[in-house]
Amino acid sequence: MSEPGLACCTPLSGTAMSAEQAEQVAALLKALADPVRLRLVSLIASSATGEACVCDLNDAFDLTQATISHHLKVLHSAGVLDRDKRGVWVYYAVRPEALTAVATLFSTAVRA
Amino acid sequence: MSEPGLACCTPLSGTAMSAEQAEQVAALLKALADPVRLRLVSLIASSATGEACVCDLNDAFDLTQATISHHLKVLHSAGVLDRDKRGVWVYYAVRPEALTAVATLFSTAVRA
DNA sequence: GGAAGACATCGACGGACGTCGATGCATGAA
DNA sequence: TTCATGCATCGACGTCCGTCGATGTCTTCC
Repeated sequence: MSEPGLACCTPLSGTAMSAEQAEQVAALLKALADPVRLRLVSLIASSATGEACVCDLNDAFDLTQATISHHLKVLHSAGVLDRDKRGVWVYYAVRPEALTAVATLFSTAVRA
Repeated sequence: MSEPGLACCTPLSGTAMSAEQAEQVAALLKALADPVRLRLVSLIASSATGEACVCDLNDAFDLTQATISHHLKVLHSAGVLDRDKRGVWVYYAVRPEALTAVATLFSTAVRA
């Protein structure tokens, strides 16, 4: 695309991220890159028991129950939240592995 | 929205994320939640000098120069990349603060 | 000054995303 | 059994996003 015949700078070295790895991480980040979903994760993580039922989460937002359910599904599909149905209510809990994966990725990326 | 008159579970306690804070973090994460942009950041961060010029970044993707320029603009606007024009070429470098902010956020969120 | 190259910007297109109302599916109570 | 409740699913709508070709701007060299 740009072939002027001379190298304008040092070539990119080191072990960069592969395309497949980038797709995976992007999928996880995309699930978290939403204000509502971030608050959902924050609410669940900051709860005393470490989990929360949908009925309480609904009251925390000015959104339809269908919308909250959709966001929870996205977070669950991405592996961020765990799902546990007890009787009539459904409880969601945070998967620490997903969050620590993001944390370690960006902490090591600074000085690779 | 759901007021059955009885508490189905423990109320959400602790200091959760505010709506404004969630918007800010979501904007940063949205800039990173893209495979191409993730690889761009990874390429720049893993380079020997810690920076990379656009001409080399273009060759790493099967995308138009306009598309790469767009992604770099998004990352720059989000505060992820620094821009430095030297002569004809433009060099981008990673802002460590942005990445460490994400890392600390998700490392502390696990056990809040 | 004119030409060539590096990068940004513009306008447009197709697909993905967030949100909603309506409906379906369980579960527990009357 | 029947009904009410909690939650998921469906279909639809408007908007945002990634990508492209074309064009503009700036720098350097002849």
